[in-house]
Amino acid sequence: MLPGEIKGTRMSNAVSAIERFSRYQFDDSQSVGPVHCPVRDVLDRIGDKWSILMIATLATRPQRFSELHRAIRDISKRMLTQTLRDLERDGLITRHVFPTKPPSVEYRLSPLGQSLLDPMASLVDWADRRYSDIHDARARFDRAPV
Amino acid sequence: MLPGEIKGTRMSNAVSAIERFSRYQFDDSQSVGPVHCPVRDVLDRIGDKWSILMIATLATRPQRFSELHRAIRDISKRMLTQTLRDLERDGLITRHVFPTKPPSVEYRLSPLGQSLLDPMASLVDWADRRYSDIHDARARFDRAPV
DNA sequence: GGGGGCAGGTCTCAAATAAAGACCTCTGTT
DNA sequence: AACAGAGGTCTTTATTTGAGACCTGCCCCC
Repeated sequence: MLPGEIKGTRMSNAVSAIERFSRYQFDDSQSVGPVHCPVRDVLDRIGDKWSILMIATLATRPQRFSELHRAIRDISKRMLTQTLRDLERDGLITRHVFPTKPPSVEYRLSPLGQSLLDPMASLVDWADRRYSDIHDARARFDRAPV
Repeated sequence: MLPGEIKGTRMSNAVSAIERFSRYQFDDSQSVGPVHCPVRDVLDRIGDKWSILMIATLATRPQRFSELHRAIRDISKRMLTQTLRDLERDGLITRHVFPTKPPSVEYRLSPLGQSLLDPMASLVDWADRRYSDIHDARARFDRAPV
């Protein structure tokens, strides 16, 4: 079996991005000192517990702090604030304060944030379609012999 | 502005998966009791710190425990073991023990794991291409007035 | 003019997760 | 006998997350 092949079938060529990613890793594994990989830098951020959910929620329309809190029932205010700050810092969402009484704050996706929707959608779609496979695999694993 | 529109431009239709995702969320926000969303169930797992990196590393070829440890220098053995177990449990990778002395253990992507490569690649590609935008946004945010 | 409510947070403290790195087992080798 | 290497586990410590009390204007109601 040659490198670049798995089980005798050639890998999808959309996977070249992943090969580039692995190359960052490889270069890094050859060096000393702290790890530095731009892809990880980005994915570690949006890969936290709430970011993807937040972006998905804001995809349909801009929303206010308390709307978001109602939409994502099980996030604490603390994490809601922090996730919104982090996403704003990364330029994925923007924050707009309206001088109502009391003031209201609206969050919306920036163009950069919108550019994430397509790649995110393909991942969400995968998760949705493969959920039953994964669920079954878990059940099988959990009742396997110790 | 109508629902389904952002800034007057119609959203990409690849985003329909995200709308379905949001609908899970919405249904959930109407109910009481614990949150249940299959998409979150899956994404929370592969969205941890190491899973995507592990799958990317295994995408090029099957690898052994210590090869993986060398490739991903900054993972602890504990998290390496745990991440591999979790991925195996979810059916994304398989584990093969060879009766060499001492025994060696090889991990490889299952077909289910391989099916994740395409969606993952589009995310990795996004991260790679948008890294500079995000980096700039962070710098701008960090020197903004308090 | 005192009390209550609302929006959008912050703060403190406890609980859950992750990391570092010492240790273990089983050969095989010197 | 001592050490080495593979593939882990175990213990201790640090980092993240969560729950929920509190804060700050400002308005309305009586």
